[in-house]
Amino acid sequence: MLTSRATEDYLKGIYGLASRGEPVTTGGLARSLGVSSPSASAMIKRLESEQFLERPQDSGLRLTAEGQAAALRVVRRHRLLETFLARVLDMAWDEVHAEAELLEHALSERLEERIDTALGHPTRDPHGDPIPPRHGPHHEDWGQSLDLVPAGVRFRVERVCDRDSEALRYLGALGVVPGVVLDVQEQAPFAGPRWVQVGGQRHALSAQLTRLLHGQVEQ
Amino acid sequence: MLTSRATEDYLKGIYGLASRGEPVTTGGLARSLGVSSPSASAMIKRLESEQFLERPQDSGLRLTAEGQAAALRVVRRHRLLETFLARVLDMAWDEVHAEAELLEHALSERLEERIDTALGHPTRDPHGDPIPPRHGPHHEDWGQSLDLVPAGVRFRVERVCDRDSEALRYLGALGVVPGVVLDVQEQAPFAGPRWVQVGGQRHALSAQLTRLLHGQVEQ
DNA sequence: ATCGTGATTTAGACACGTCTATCTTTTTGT
DNA sequence: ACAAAAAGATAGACGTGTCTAAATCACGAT
Repeated sequence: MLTSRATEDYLKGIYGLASRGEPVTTGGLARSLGVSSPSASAMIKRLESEQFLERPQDSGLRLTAEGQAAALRVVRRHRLLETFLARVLDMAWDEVHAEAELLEHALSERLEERIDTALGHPTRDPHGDPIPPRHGPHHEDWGQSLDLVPAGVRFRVERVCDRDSEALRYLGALGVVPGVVLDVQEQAPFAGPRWVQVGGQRHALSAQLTRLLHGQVEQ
Repeated sequence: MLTSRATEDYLKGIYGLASRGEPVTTGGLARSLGVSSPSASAMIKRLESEQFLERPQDSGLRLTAEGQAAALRVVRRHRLLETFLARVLDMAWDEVHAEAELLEHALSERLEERIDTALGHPTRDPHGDPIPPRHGPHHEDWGQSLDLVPAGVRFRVERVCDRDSEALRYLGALGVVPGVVLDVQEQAPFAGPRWVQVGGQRHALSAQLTRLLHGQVEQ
């Protein structure tokens, strides 16, 4: 039950990989956390011995129920904090991720509840990521990634990956935020940019950007 | 310049002792931080080697200018957070200390500034403790302790020690908060309680409580 | 079947911060 | 002035989390 800062980071990292459908491997985890493979390997062993992680025969790594719950507690704190910082302290959506990353490990349950209440029990953070409830089930519905959507449809942006704050700033300036509906147009030849129309403006989005956008095709 | 959590706690502890006029000793510091003497001894050595602390010949320990600045940064964050939690999240004044203790180590400079601005650059936290400015000099004016004040005077409460949250809750219920003026009355015999009048009510305060109250004699 | 490549683990070291048990030094009381 | 007591420092160990370098494992291709 005593989850250190590092433990929480690893659990969150594992949850993140799994929720995006990526395989959870030692190397992948190490890369996503910015540590060496041996470090990840050692921590994985610790997490296994603490029953947070299991290794079903030959299918990589999986969080146990306890591990999943612990990871969701961290994710909940992270996303609540992002929402709080954006709404109450007027922080830009490209800044809140880094701040929440620091604060999430220092948030008491009491303060978490206060924030949740003050915000009226929000269900999405500023990037559209769903906030896990304190109790009960949680789904990470990613919808479709924009880079897999055909031309000619309308696309409702639901989530924008919060990792790359540069990209967030750019997309925000373009008005591409959760809730917005894009007209998806042609893709320029030779793996060129994807044209979209939003708010009367036409923009060319590189694949690097369209991969960050998730949502639903409308109609 | 890389101040770990423990380093910050020690610096704050040293600053706290010194500001209350208590001698800064290995044992006293260990007691005030809840660690063993050898732990404090080891950390003191580290702080000396990092130029945060010096040992003038035979006069205990003293923060260097750099150590003082680092300690004040932590104290500033702590008191800003207390103020923020009380004002924005309606936390009771007996709860904010413990929360700020956790958060103060995870507050970026950017967020510190946001909070300071959002609060309109407050100068006192909910317990009346002065908030160090980001730049420039800082004074911890403690005024007088109520347990040294004679009967028959009016006493303006300026600061209430935030360590004992039980005591804070009790004093708050009595209306004894910074800014309030007490009529100081007689002390009951044999080191008995001190009688004070506030808001038309007479209350008997034990020495344990009057020691927590600092302020100015009026008129 | 084995060779090479890439992923993973082991080995060994280090930094930080803590502890208990044991000196050593300083202060204090008589 | 000297013994007792208190305070402080050292020694040695442990836990956590990190690293690099080396060994091992797994697996596809020849």
